[in-house]
Amino acid sequence: MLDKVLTPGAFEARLYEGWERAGAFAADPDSAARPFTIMIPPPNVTGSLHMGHALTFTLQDTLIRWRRMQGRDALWQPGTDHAGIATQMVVERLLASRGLDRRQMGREAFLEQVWAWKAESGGAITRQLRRLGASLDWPRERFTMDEGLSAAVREVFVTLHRQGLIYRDRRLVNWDPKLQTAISDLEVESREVRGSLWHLRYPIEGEPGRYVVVATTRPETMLGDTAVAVHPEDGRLRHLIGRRAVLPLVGRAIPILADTHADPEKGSGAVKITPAHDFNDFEVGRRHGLPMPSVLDAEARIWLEEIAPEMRAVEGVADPAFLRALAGQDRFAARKAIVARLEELGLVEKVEPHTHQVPHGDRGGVPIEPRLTWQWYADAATLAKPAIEAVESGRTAFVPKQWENTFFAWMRDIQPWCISRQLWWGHQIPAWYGPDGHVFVERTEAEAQAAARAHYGKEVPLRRDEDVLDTWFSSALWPFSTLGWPERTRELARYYPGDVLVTGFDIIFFWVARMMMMGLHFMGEVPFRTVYIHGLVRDERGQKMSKSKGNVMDPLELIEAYGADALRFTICALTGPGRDVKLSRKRVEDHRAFVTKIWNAARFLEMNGVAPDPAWDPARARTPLARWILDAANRAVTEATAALEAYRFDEYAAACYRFVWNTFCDWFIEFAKPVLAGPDGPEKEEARGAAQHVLGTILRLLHPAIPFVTEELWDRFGYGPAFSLIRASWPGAVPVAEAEAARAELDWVVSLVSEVRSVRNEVNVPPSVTMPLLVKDAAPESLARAGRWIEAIRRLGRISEVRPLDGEVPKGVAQAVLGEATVMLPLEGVIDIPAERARLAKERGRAEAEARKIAAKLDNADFVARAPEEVVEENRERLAAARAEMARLDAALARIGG
RNA sequence: GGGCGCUUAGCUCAGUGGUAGAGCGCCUGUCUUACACACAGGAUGUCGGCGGUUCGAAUCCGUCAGCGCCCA
Repeated sequence: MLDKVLTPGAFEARLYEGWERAGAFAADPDSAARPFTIMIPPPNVTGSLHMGHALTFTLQDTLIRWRRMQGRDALWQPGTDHAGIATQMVVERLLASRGLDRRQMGREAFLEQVWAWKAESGGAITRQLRRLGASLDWPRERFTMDEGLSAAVREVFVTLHRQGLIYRDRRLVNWDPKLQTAISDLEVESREVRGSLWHLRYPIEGEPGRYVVVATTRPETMLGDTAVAVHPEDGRLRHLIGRRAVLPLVGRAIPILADTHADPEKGSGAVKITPAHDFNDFEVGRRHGLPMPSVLDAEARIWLEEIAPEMRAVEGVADPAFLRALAGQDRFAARKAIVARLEELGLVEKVEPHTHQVPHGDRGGVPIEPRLTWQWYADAATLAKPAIEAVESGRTAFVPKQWENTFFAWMRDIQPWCISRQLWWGHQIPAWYGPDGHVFVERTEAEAQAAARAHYGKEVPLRRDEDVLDTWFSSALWPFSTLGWPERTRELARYYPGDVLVTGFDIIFFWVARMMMMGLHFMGEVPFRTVYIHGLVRDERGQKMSKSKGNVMDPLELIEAYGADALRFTICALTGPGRDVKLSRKRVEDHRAFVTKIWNAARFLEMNGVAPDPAWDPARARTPLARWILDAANRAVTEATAALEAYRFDEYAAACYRFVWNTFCDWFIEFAKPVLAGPDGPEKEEARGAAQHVLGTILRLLHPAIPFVTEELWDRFGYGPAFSLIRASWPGAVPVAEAEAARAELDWVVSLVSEVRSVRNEVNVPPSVTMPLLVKDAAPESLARAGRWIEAIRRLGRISEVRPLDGEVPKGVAQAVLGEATVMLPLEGVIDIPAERARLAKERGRAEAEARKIAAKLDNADFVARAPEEVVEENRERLAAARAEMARLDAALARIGG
């Protein structure tokens, strides 16, 4: 017997282990079945399961379980990425707590520590994914730092380098002074910062007392200014072009030049140009061939080496001693000191409060510093072209389609991708430098040595590039590197390209775009056919969840409290197209009720001897009840399947919900109760047969969304061996004889019961009171139906008997119109006649309004002439029905003296 | 500033040319032996404003307003 109370915790772990042990999640490269592949967006190895993971992995698992049940050879490829910066930070913090520092211990020892950490703590998220029910093919789990994936990285790097698509360059990068590494444009986020706009006076050379005023939000970078720019058409300042300004504090003379970068509308119209510390200024510097001295070091402290030769004392303007005292100071301390000094010198014209966007590193959280360094770049613009074309031609399609615009916008304006990072944890760049700095890019050190020997004509010592690659570089290879590339494995041949990639829109640039580029370049084919983009998880007020806001929800805690199925079903039900998912505890609680409902319905059927019977043939069902529920199940199956095909998880959930709750539980089980409680016989057998058949359909239909409780019921009922639902076949429509007639019959009974209940409630008849139901003007078929369903009508309508009314209408009846008939509840002495009259009048008003609306439509000659014939006909029928109802309600009113 | 999206019942959202819907919440009643995480019934909408197209607009077009996100 099923327990009275559903306790998901009692079976979730057991079922998952059973599936996993049985190999139920495994893809089978030897299978004749068509593959269906989803590559997991590899979660960060340092991560633990958060609500965003719960969302994306629930959707992926729903898809993979559904396709697996459809008989596809499903591969859901698991794994994690090595998260260069994040992991290095975690381990460094850990070491710091033990008083250790990576620089002291050296690279090799540090990497040993990272691997040790990974072995111990790196698997947290994969364990948590199991709690969610994610049916990943675990034996195929990969890690981006695995030897095979690392070989793929080296292969790609070397190949792209030979093709000229990877190169070294010295340009401005986004430098994170806290983490002391370059980061890509995408790892920078703008944050609004309230700061100041300082208007500084730069003396004009040779004209004491005259200044050009420049406005800046970053006065500390002025030490590296190499020009002042004014707009060539700025009438106020044009006369200064060609003159020179004396750079305050430094004393160097810098040119005042014409460049359209200066905006006459902004500030004073003149801008200082600091090419080594600002992206726009860098471009100006390039255009005008300006020197580009850096004045900040890797930690963003004042650094004078590159400007030292040009520092000179200028009375009242510049003082090398002050600068030397500044050396080594942090950029923010230096800003204060510099502003204070300039104020002393009278070189600050004014200071305005100023709110502006400041780029911050998304990991380190500090303002990034544009810094002039040598880095490795990938020629993203060239790699992007085939990717753009693939989406344009539809070889890869985004769902919802509007995200293609986002993809195009970014890809068409893509910048060189800085792929080197000044970290230790990651794929070390396979580049070696000779004594003269000549670079050899090879797969191995031995090959580099050989190349160097060929180049120099002798053995020379080589120094390997210390930097590692951006984590996303290896992630970009994920769809094929996990399948064994560069080896030509059978997995690669079979599972590439994947079918669908599921991810959030925030990952389109980081990952989707880069997988497209690399996949097309190295495999000659897109990595996936469909990109399904879902929204973000937010709290009930629509706020992004974040630790600082304190509004995070822990999926594991929710699973603990409500079961994984409840959480998963909630997520499916709330995932509409292109919408964020607003989640709250209450929502999960609400959807848990549905899971419980299934449990309870199954429990009832079990109590009534319903058991699986594979021999039971729905095509041979004879009773209207069986035919009707089978037919309704067919429609639910069709709707649910169509919804999944369209990635409409909300519609899939709703179709299942409606069928299970509002049809199967509310009506079928209720109708079946008298039969099941009655004598044994063919009718009872068929009720049981239909019940077991449809319950089996329900379990299969819902398994992708709520795998645990469905599998538990499947196993407990014995629909198959233990743990077999996961591999059971997806339901299809079954043949049902005379479904139309069954539907008409049951719909009529449902209407009758509903009308009776409605009337009873409205005139406040307590449920404990039963009474006969009188039927007036009923067609013979209606009376026959009432006879056939008398038990259900008695039970559900609290009716003692159904009797045709022939003769006088008794006094004090409550009435309702049902098709051609009028049904009456004799309530003399109980009923409040004026209230009943009001009720009938209201019904009549409703029918009249309806009739008037339709009549107006039909009176419109244009409508009748231009609307499709079936629409016109439908409206005529509706009008007739509404008028007939009015007439019957009028008669009912007349009967009670209205 | 550029782009995208959203605005439908108290709340969260479906609905893309032909009868305005669901869940939750609310109100009334009920331990009707599967289920109170339940059952039965009920109330609730100028579909953001304005204009246009159309026989017909929540739906298509334009415009305005508000909100959100992305990019600069």
